[in-house]
Amino acid sequence: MEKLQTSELDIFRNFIKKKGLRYTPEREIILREIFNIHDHFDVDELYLRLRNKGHRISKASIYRTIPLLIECGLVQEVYHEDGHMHYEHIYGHEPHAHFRCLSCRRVEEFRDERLEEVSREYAEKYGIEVKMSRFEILGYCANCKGKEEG
Amino acid sequence: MEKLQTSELDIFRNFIKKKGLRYTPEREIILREIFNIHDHFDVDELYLRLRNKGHRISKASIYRTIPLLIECGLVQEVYHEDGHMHYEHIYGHEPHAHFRCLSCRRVEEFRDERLEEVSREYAEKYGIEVKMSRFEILGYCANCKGKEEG
DNA sequence: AACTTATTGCAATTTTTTTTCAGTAGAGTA
DNA sequence: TACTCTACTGAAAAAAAATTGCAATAAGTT
Repeated sequence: MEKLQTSELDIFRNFIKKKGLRYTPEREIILREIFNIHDHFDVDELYLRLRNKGHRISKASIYRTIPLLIECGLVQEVYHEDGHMHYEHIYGHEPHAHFRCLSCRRVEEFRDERLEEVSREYAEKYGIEVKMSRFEILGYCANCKGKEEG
Repeated sequence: MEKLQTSELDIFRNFIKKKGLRYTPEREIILREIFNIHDHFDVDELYLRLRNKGHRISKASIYRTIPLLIECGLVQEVYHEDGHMHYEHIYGHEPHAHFRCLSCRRVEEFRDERLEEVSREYAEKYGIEVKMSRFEILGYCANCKGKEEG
């Protein structure tokens, strides 16, 4: 018996259907592109990437699609910086936390099971249904540490 | 020998001096008001509260002051919601995490030492200087859980 | 008191996100 | 396949959030 593979496209399509919405080419293209970006992204970057590939998808559509992708758990907000939100796709990735250097702005990911423990236990204790959790460390990386932040 | 008490005002004044900036009435009023708010706040709310107390401090000044308060560790960004940032004062408070209900928008604080452990260990391992860390759980509270998010 | 220069409020600007609207096109039904 | 209903789209306008320019003011030092 073969293992059925559920792709992010399937998940999104099912979600869209279940909500009585329409699975459009634009939405699929946006999703595909997001899963091509193996890094954090913002709306502008996504828009430009689509544009460079010849897609004429408006920013409005991007702004309208992202909340759907977040709702079905394929994408999450990572941090707010420079006045706008940064995202990442998460399907197929282990949960992870972020360290962000306030000086060079580098972002590192790391994993620690205790974080999931904390949220699992909190959820159990208070009867919460966890949609997602996020842990972020802000500071100065080894390189920038001495240099008085800049 | 008496224990010297350092207030948030002292901290801010020292920080301002050390940076060669000026300790102005506006900055002090903003700081005092922030420490009167025992909850999360956003720029607009702070502005309105000051206004209601007869202070004519501009939003520009608030926007210019908050980064200073963050830099000296008196204030932190808590979460970004409804298109803008929400803050809280932190001096004199134990570090804590947040749970945010995606339906009723209630925010609860909780404490878990493992979170500090995680960031302390990460910092040690990679030679990072931690400025702050933040843990947030998003989901549906016990009340909202059944009701299909709204 | 004089001086230097950071800070202020206001208004204008910039940036990000949301909304409006008219035309288009999914997707179900006849 | 044609028909119908209504969600979706891009473009532009609007709204909201945050930043900046500027002239007047005032902090803090000499």
